[in-house]
Amino acid sequence: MDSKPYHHGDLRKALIENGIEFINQYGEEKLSLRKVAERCGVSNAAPYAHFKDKDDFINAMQGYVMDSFMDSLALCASECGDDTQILSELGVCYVMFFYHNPLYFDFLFSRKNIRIRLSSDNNDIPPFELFRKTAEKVLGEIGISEKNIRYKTIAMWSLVHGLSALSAMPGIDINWESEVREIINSVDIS
Amino acid sequence: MDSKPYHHGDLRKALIENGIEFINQYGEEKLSLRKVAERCGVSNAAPYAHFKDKDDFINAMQGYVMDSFMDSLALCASECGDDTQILSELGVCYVMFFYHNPLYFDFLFSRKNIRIRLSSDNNDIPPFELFRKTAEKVLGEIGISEKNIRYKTIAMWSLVHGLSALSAMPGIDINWESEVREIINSVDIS
DNA sequence: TTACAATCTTGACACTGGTAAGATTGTGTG
DNA sequence: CACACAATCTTACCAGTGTCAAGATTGTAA
Repeated sequence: MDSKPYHHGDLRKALIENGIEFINQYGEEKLSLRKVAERCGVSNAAPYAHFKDKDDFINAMQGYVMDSFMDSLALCASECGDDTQILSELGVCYVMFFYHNPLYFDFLFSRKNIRIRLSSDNNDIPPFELFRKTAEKVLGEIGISEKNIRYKTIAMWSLVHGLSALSAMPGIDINWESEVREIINSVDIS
Repeated sequence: MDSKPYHHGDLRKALIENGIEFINQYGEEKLSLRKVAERCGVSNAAPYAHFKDKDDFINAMQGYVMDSFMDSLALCASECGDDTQILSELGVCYVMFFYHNPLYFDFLFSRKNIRIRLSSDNNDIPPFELFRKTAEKVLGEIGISEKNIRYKTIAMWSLVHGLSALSAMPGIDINWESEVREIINSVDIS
């Protein structure tokens, strides 16, 4: 009989993936290091060999989810050759990601977690960066003034971000699958 | 010497106000019933005479903050006689409330707290209701189709809500005092 | 082979939400 | 006024949590 080995193998990865799975089931506020450790068949203090503290662990999970979000946006951008539609398509992708993963919105953007992320290396939030650069490029091509580009860019991002917040809330009466694109397009961005 | 009386006087109110003050200083995740109780000069279990559990307490605080937010919006609406401007003025008021109280945004709209609120009596979130009704009225007057009113209303709310989320985040490079109105107006809503 | 670093366990500490039992006080009823 | 009762508050306790220290186990490089 092969009893459990003393060393796990890849505990760090297992902790992160189990933690994210847990958050998706019960939400971040129910998560504890001890429960995640138990899920991985490991003791209380084992995670502290891989993470400085709970914030460090959450930061790692957030990076994992953020990468997944960025992959989703990047795939959308690469699949949409038409520059005139890329902004609204990116917006739809942005919103639908959180419609399909409602618990991720708070997890990625709550003030508490954002503070953790910004304290690492770069000083910006990745999806904002991508969205802003794309918007500035597209709007620049149709000859809008620099100041208006700035305002419209922020407005466009606020729109999809706010819509994502809505989509992650219970009790909002919108048919997300069919109406998101029309809502985004109802705003005249150019 | 008047030693502390056994009964506090109005402990419920004191707990709510101290709790909100605490959240404004340190954020919701640092709040504990024990610390708030100590702030009020009262023992561990005293709050349980006024609130069923911690969720009930947070729900009460949230109602208090939500009322303050609604008062702010209502005042704005009453001071703005011009119907053509009321939407953008409401939007500016919406955003600036959270710019001036950054920790309130997560507190009012995080999925966890929203669930608490919806579980009480009515099934809608008050500021959304006010904003939507105003938007529908104003947009209806300028002869927009019913379907487009719906889309533009949702879009307009998403815009200011997303902008509020931005304003509550650190590291966003916007001059909120002077640029919010222009950002909102840069979107052609009519 | 052996020394060292990484990993993991056990055991402890302080803090948290929550409950039970009892002490203190306001309030209405006779 | 006296008495009973309900509301309020305290003390003591429990389980669960984040975190650390000490030591056990294992991979790895010299």
